[in-house]
Amino acid sequence: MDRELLKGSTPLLLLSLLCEGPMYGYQIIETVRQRTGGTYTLKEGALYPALHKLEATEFISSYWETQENGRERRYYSLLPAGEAFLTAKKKEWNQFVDMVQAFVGPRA
Amino acid sequence: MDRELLKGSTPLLLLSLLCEGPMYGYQIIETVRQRTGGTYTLKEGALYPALHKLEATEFISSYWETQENGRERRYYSLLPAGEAFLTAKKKEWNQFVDMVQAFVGPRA
DNA sequence: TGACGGCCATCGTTTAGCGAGGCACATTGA
DNA sequence: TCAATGTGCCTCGCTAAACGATGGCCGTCA
Repeated sequence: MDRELLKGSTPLLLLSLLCEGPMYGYQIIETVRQRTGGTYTLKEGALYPALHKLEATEFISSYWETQENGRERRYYSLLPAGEAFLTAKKKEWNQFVDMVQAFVGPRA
Repeated sequence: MDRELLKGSTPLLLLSLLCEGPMYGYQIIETVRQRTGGTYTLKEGALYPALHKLEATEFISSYWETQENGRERRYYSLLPAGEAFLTAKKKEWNQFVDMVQAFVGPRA
């Protein structure tokens, strides 16, 4: 998968995932890998900065949770503002796809 | 339109357009603006470097043509290698859309 | 003659993702 | 017992695309 195409789609992906419930970083990476059958591996260097930015803009929030074995995980969850933002992003995404499709032509 | 989403889609757009026949820069910009109803204005700072790169990799070629009024235009046309590349890019594009769609969910 | 539009192009900045690396701790198994 | 592997967080320097600004040239038309 061309890395350039992916640019800008990360927030949309993250917000969409978190819309299903709180998740932690490592889990997000694994989920993406599994759901795409390994086609797309979200990189840590892309994930964490994106997550932190989303948190800084208050679209998501985070909390630490201690597992039974004593280790910690940082969970992220969608905030109401993030939900609204996701809705807008989805709309934008659809417009974008339509736009490109208009030039590329319908799917073979 | 979020500029980040656009990243990486420019070569696909250009190749698709040139697949319809040779075009010159200014014409490409106008065509995109018109077809998208003004939603998307391809910027010169994005277009020309992209065109030059495509030419450097021999996916397209260019030639100058003199108009009746004596002025010149630089036309770009798709080469066979570019056609093959376009086919691959289209496939990649479809995969990309499917991938995102899988997370975002079907269109509302 | 001067404004506008067609037409080419480059340059510095911003920004996202990448690859590599680092740190910490639990589990597993030779 | 100790090394390897896996879980889990993170940052840093680099690359590369798009942006906005700018610049130049020349025809046309008021």
